[in-house]
Amino acid sequence: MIDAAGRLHGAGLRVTRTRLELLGLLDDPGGHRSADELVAAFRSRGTPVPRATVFHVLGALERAGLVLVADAGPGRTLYEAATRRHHHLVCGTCGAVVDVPCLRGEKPCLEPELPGVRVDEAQVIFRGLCASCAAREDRQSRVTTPPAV
Amino acid sequence: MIDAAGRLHGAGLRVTRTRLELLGLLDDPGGHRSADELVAAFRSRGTPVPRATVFHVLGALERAGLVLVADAGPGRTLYEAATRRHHHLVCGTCGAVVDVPCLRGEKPCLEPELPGVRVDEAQVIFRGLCASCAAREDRQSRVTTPPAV
DNA sequence: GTGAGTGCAAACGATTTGCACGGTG
DNA sequence: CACCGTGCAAATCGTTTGCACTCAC
Repeated sequence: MIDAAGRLHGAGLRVTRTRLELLGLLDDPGGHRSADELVAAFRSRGTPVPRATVFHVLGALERAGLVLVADAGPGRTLYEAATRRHHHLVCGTCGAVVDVPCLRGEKPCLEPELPGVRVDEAQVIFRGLCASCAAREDRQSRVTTPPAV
Repeated sequence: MIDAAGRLHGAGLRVTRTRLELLGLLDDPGGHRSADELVAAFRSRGTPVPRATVFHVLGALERAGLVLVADAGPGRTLYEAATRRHHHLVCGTCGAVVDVPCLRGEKPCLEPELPGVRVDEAQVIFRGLCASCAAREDRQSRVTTPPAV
């Protein structure tokens, strides 16, 4: 992966501390962050950045195609580096958002059976249970109630 | 389809004018409506209903499983009758939201290649062009510029 | 008659906007 | 040194909440 400064430069954007750090945060494992998490991350690094600025920067980076906005439900807007094509699973128990690799390369479930429309992109939100919650629930259901219909 | 009053009754909810009309609106062709459209529709029918009440009612109907909430992006929360399982295509040109029948029955793209997780549901947002915008663009690109990369 | 449903007003959180200052190119 | 990017303050949007009134049951 090309480094953050290079990506900014390549997009014709000025290279600034705020943008570099933000891209760095989004490159980190986990990948997606909410605006809140980004604000918190900046603060805990000792370089606080006001909310509005985070949105300013995210907006600029999104317009430049360096950042993707993923909508995982109300109050769950996620921002992530535009590097990997994937989807999200939202855990109904713990609320965690897990990256889900895209099954069919770039275009999952593409080509809906609709004549005439053009599909450029598909964004999938899976609702269910993350691995740890699924395991916990599985364990419990075995000793308590049989699986419901 | 069972009528609105019956659905309310079946869900153990009281049958009121507001709920009947709201269900009626969501049953109409097109199916999905934004909160704004619902408020406008009530007003244009001569029976205005305050915003907050629309949300009250939508909340109750959603909890009862009579209404589904579909998130087609920021500022595009849609409400629809919980009758048909389908997805949505958001037209990038005119902003229209088109229902997309689910290709593989109830569960499109299910079973992501992640060990351990459990998937209950998948919601797909297609981004692209609706039929009329796609046709228009197709026509234009033929006489003006060749398709861009 | 009683509790669920409605309507109003006001709060709320996330995001956006406008403008003055400072730093990048 | 010109302009883009940042930071602050305040506005805005969609949605939620609390409470008094009313109507379905």
